[in-house]
Amino acid sequence: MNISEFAKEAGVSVSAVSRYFNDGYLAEDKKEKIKAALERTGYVPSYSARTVRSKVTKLIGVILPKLSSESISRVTEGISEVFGKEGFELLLVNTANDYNREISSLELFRQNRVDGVILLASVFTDLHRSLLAKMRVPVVIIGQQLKGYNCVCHNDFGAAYSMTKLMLSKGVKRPAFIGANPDDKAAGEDRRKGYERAVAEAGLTVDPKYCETAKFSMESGYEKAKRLFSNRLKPDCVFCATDNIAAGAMLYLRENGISVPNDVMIGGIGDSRFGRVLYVPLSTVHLHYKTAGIEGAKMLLSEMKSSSQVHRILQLEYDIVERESTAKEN
Amino acid sequence: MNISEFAKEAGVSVSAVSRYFNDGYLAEDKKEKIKAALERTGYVPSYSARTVRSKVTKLIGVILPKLSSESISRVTEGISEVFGKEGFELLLVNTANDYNREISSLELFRQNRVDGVILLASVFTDLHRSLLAKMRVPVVIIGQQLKGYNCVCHNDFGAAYSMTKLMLSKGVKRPAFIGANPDDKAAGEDRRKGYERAVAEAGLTVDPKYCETAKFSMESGYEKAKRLFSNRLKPDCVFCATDNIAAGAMLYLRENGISVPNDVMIGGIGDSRFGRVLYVPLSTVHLHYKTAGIEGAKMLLSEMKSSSQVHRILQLEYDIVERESTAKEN
DNA sequence: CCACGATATGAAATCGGTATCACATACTGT
DNA sequence: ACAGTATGTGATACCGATTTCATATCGTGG
Repeated sequence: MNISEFAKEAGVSVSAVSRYFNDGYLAEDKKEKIKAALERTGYVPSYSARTVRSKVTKLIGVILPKLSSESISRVTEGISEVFGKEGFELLLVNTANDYNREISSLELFRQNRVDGVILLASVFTDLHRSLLAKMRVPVVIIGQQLKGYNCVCHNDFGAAYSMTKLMLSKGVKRPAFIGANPDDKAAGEDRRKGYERAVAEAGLTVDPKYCETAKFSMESGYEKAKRLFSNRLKPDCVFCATDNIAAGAMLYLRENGISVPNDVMIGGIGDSRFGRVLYVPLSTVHLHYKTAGIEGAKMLLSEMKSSSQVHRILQLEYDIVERESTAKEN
Repeated sequence: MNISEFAKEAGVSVSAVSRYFNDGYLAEDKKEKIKAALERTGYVPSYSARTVRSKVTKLIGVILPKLSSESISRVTEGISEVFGKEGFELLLVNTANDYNREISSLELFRQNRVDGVILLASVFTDLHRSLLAKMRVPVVIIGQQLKGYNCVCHNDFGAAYSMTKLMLSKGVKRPAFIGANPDDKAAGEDRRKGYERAVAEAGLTVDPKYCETAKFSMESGYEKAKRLFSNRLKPDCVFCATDNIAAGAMLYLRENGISVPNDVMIGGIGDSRFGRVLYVPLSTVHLHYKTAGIEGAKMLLSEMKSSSQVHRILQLEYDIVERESTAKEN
């Protein structure tokens, strides 16, 4: 059933039906007639037909590198909260860390399918930049910084710096680092730089032998810890770029009878929920993931309304969460 | 730019352009012309316009009670994997455990916005049933069973029964239970029944004083454990309906110097990633969440193609994962 | 040489809505 | 009483694609 059949059934004009669902510039008796016919027939207007004319999709495209990650799903929850209230739905694309899918999703979102895009990218290539430039709807980037776009990001450098400094302040002599993909500016590069700065300020040298690069998983953290501890390096502190990596590292230490924090301190970033209940409760840095989602969504919303050309970068700060994994007294 | 402007620019007819993007019943030279013009202009066809005529949205509606939950995001990952390959995108609705939003999402998906629906419901009301009956596209339910619909679910009863039995086989005398919302047939009712059956079979009685009902969170598990252990009940085993609840319970025991598994055994369900790295590694039951997502997606896909009237229920089995939290010898 | 199916083509109808427009009516304040 | 505004109305053009249909061209077997 389409609008004109329904209008006939309800005994009103097509325009009246359209107005009923939109501005509501309509007499009471017609509203009643339509409401009654609605119950009788179960008619629902077609969304795509509306979109063709009105250009409004009430859809927000969200591009995620992964679904089953605590940090990402917390961001998404924030986004969903804001847009849910505003009557928008989320069109989610999971790129599974595949750049090609990230690109093809951007292509997809150019087909007038969404009113705005939120991108949680891991790495930016030139192809990203050129596609983003072609975008016809507002875009907000969360978790990374990109010039010329609205961004919400974390102080990754500061978080890593502070956590490392905390551990160094307890008399650590041979710090080690398990980082993430260095092409990832935020979680890879910035966190590494924060670590390096703190180490340098403590008068120690950053030895590449004490640095490993892991994937974003517990398993990978386990493997990299094994490498760090399988030779004569004997680190007395491991700073991990994420809590997942830290959990994996801790598992390795536990299995090998290395005591945390007495023999080795461990610190992470992310404040995952499981950190509190780990074998040794994990010292970590709380990043405001959900807030990032909320603020990013609000940014997008305001850009969709005003389409201003001003692009701003919102950097969220962090909170150190100290638990037992760094609790050794100096 | 629309299709006719673009057709003029490319020097071909409107039909030719449409055919280029669809059946491809087109001469080579025209394909070349169009390809060239495409690069020149950056034209992309409007998806909603296409949908009005062709009725195909290439969208799957997915209704979730929560986003930041490990089990749910694993299901979603499975769904996303299958539909990604088939060129579908996911329209995600997060109901945040609010029945009203579950209902309104179903309403939303009636507006010809999706080609199929996957529902991860927690509780079914009559309103659910009547709305589902009005649905004009195929629906698959994951995690629950509902007569007359395609479902993929877990053997919740069996999982709870086996885990409880495992603990009871080690000489437990005063078992306790922290369950989930009893209105939730799968995670609430069935898991409780599994627990009760195992207890009864062991010749013990199920005492309501030893049973608590928690929310799906660590914090709630902590609180309920506190209640169980703050009086003279002295349970020597706690079976928790989810790993999150178990983690919270374990935290309480740890803070109060109660040894796991020597004083109290703990078991959970879900095989969360953090279970391995908990204070005491958690014995749990692996449920095939991702597989559920994959199989549910395949079911929906085949129903979308054939629209058969046969509805089937696929129950996935489980694997016991025994770790230290139940490692006490008899 | 002609009939015939396969391939190819563009004009126009169509999908199901919304936006515009010209016009009707009711309520103000002066 | 009357101008001016706010409210209410239905016919119709329009959005941007797909699909239908009538027709054209080609190779090929009889």
